[in-house]
Amino acid sequence: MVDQHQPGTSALSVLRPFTETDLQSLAARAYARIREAIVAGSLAPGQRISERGLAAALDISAQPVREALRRLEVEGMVETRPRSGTYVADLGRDRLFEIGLIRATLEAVSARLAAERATAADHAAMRARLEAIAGAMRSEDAAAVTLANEALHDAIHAAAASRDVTRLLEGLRAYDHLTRERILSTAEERATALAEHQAIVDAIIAGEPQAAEAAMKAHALRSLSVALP
Amino acid sequence: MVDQHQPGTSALSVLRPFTETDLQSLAARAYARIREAIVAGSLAPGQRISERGLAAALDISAQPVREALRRLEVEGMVETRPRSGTYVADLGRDRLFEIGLIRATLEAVSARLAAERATAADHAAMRARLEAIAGAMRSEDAAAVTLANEALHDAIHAAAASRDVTRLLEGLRAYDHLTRERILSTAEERATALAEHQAIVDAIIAGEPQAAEAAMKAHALRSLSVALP
DNA sequence: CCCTGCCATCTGCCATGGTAGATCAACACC
DNA sequence: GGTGTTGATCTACCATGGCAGATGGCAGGG
Repeated sequence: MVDQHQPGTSALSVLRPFTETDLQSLAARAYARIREAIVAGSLAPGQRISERGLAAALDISAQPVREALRRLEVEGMVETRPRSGTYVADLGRDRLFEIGLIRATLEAVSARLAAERATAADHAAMRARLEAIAGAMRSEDAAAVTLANEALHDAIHAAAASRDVTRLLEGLRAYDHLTRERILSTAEERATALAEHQAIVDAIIAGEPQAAEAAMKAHALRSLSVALP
Repeated sequence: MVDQHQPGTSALSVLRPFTETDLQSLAARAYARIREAIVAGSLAPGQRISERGLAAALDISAQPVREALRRLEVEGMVETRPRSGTYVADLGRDRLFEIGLIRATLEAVSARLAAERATAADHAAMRARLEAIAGAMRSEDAAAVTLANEALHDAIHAAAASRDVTRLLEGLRAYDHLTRERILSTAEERATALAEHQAIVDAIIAGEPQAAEAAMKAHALRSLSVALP
């Protein structure tokens, strides 16, 4: 059964769908804004931030701000001392390195599960992402390569089909932008990463969980050592 | 400079400090209560729960309940469909197995960091926990062995001194009680676990991160396969 | 100088009330 | 019989107001 309401095939496709942020809750949007500010450094580590102050700055009530801060607290980006104040957490090199370690092992689990569960469609998707990376490399566009790499990782997560692994990695994603900047900056590094990605995908498609896990872990750890020398 | 207000040395030590739950926020207590109910099965998977309903049952306002549900949501124990309802997440065998996989890798990271950072005091603490396990085993008390095992793991986490690893493991801790029941039920299993724990601690004290990580991972995975056959 | 109790101020925390969206049943219509 | 409509009801969501605890400065007594 083909979905008759597929966008792009109907005459109603002139109507753009609502953008993501339009129908998100205020709390979710506040979370995103505050997180961006922390990652960008606008809110410095150790700085004291208050619910009411953020609420006034965002021109909303204090309650959704409070929810956003609670979520940021669970993800380790802010700390709250009861009845006292909320402070943005430290994001020093050691902390980022630890998070990188965690991320590496979670990515490895993702690759392992993908090798166990990937369908033919998943295989095709991953191969397409690899092609996209190679194409982006030929165009010498470092940013495009980074985007393509993230797309490949997303495809692997989709193949792993594990809500929990995806959820935890999503919680660590905020920290990525702090480390992924200097990575893939050289052509040599990009070539190495492509080879590693190739090996990972090969292991997944071959259905070898152990190999996929090991390959992904080695890749993530090596990337980490490049990003945070 | 010695702190003159150290409890136990002053005449005021007759006053017991407040218990933990007395000064916890309503949201934190609501979180604990709801989580318990879910783990115990009182709130069945798929069941629809509402903020106001829970608030009425706990005899508090809806707002702290809402915060508790948000936290449970990021931990994957409930799911919220916007403007519609909140539902208890599924906790089937596959889900628990995946979480066990994640837990194993995080514990392995913890052991790795412990091997890199443990101080002499940490070594002493871990040795003491091992002794406690052996003592509990001689008394043939399975519950005591389980408690002692958890104490050892806590000591390893303390030696790892990683706020993020500890934080993530804490988020997974709610699921442990669903799997740790049938584990360690036989004497043979307890003996195997003790030997594995011994190997882990040895590697940590020897300062061998790779070995510690591998030993912990093998231990956690084998325990998982026993708990969820 | 050091310490202690006091007080103004700020902060997180919670209760209350109200609103828009989702859901579903009943119903009218073709 | 399927289709669209309506309306009642439930839900998550948010704004407002107020409160207890934490904080830091200050005055007064050692």
